[in-house]
Amino acid sequence: MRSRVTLADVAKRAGVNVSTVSRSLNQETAGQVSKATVKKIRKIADEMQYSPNTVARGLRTRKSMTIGVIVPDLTNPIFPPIVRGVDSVLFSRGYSALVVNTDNSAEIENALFDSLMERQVDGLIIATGHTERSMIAKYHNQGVKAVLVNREASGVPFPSVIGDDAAGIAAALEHLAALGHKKVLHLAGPTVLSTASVRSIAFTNTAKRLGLTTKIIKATALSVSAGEIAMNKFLEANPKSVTAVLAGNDLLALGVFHALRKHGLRAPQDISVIGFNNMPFSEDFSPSLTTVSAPHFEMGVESARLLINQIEGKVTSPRKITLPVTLVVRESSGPVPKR
Amino acid sequence: MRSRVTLADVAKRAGVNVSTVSRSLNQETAGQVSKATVKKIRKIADEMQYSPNTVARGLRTRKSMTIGVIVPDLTNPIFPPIVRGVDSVLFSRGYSALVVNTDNSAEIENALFDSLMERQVDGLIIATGHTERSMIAKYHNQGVKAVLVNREASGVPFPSVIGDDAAGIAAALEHLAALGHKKVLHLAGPTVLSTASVRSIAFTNTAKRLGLTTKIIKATALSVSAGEIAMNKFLEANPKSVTAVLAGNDLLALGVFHALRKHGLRAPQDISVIGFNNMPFSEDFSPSLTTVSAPHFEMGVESARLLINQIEGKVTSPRKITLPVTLVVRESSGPVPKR
DNA sequence: CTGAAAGCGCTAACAG
DNA sequence: CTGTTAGCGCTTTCAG
Repeated sequence: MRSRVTLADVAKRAGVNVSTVSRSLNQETAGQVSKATVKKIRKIADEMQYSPNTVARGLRTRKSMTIGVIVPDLTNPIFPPIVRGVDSVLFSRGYSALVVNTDNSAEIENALFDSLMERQVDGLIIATGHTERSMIAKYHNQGVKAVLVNREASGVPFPSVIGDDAAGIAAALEHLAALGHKKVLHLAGPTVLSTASVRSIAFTNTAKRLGLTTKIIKATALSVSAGEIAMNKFLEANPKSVTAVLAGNDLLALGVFHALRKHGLRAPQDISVIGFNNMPFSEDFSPSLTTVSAPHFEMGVESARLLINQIEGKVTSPRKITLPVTLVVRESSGPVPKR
Repeated sequence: MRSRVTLADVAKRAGVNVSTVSRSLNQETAGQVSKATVKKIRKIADEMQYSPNTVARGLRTRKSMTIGVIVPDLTNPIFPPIVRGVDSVLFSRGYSALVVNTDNSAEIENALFDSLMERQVDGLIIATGHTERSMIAKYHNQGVKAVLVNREASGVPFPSVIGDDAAGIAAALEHLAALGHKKVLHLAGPTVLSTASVRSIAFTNTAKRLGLTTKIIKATALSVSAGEIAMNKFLEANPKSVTAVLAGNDLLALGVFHALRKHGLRAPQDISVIGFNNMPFSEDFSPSLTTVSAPHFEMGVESARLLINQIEGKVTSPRKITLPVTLVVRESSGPVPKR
């Protein structure tokens, strides 16, 4: 803890009361002080290298200027862009972010929530799809301001920012249909994750509309290894029963690649593969991955804006922001194989 | 800001003084209170859902229990593991991390440093190689506790945690030499970055020891695009003058892949490529990348330990921790092409 | 326009 | 073992 020089030090040197220094240094209250003294005090404060103590100010104003950002796992590559988007607006408004990882554990999430509250965060940005109703209720009961990002939030008392998953899934399936695919597998994430269930439902609806024959399998997590395990099992049980697979996200799609390789199959020659998120480096995979690009940075930006508006009592913001997604066609999807 | 129920509330309800409540609730001071009252007070505090206000405590104790973590860019995939390593030990010791991104700008780093100081962080973990001497001096002059991670720190007044870059480079070059390569290119990062210059020096030394003919070119940043640009330029000027390239990190190696593709060359058939870091998904690139694996999570762990020891005045920790690295051989490196 | 005083919630002497 | 007192550094009435 630094804070070598305090308001009192500056006040003494300037021969005025601390309150005058406080008023002079704060933008909003500087008008209450004569221009001359403001100028003089600012000069002295500069010379003394005064820098305010945010902690002390927060105690008094009941605003920590700190936001809690709850993510499942920062090493999942979709979260760094979200966090940076959040950060970019927070920083410009004078806030800082306390980023915590839940590893999809409700227990950990609870502990982290308590820790963030003890630190008096002014609000929460919640990027954990796993969050259960009960936890959301807990947040709300404590009067916390929060915004949900990258998770569906119907019937929940917080605004949310999401990508248009349904449109993304539709675009992916239409792309496959246009390539001649009739039998498509959906490798879904665990349904406790809201994005997984939204995408799964969209898959079923769109496939029906397009007249596709479908199979759905579930991975136990949104990870490469879970995707690989699920796809291996599928390939052993149902070889060659589909010509394309739409994965719930890019990590699962990568797991599919691994499973295909293990079974001597190639994408797209044997099976087309499509992911979701357009995570960093998905263009460098082997083959490069066709996927649905979601605007993660912008999602972070919008969620932070929503939260700050809420905190600072600005005009009522929208309850839900849906950002457009786009299909990025690369090597992993191709025409249905001729047999 | 929550903090619905305060120490005073609990004290009133328990019919004791706030200080007794404070002592009872704090592990270290609970011994000063009779077991009976401790038990009673804890029960009441529980019932009232008391939760301490870290901000108020920090003001009094001059410890914010908050650490600033300064990284260049969280979307560079080596940093999330470091941050999670840091976080894992911080959290278990009751600290939280304020993570900030400098985007390699000294100006931004300065502003962020001030912001962190105003927030009264108890210490800093600095992962920005770019940090200039002057900034380090500034940190030190302000009496800040800090640890440097993933950057060389000779002649600097802070402990540091690094990977054994020299050994990694040596292992990579020995691997290439064993495959028959005689002419090797080093695609270095900008020398203002300490890791880049360390690796560059190690490259020169080891190559000399192994009797290799070398060329060195520099990328303007440790990024895919900078690597691609530099490698394109090299290939246009000196086609087929080397049979292998050792990149300063995996992102540069990826840039090399792009440049090779553009010039109709393949790795490893035409040129072998080796990266550094073993960043996530480097095994899924096309081809999978031979690279030096650095223990980023552990580096985060060790740096956090060092910092906390420093803060809590524990036994004098080592000034420098060097963690071992290992060469991971994958598809991108192979025998020297026969012509 | 400026000063005095109070107090945010907590811990740490100092007494008893 | 417990209560009293005094602030940490800051903002905000309330006077004047």
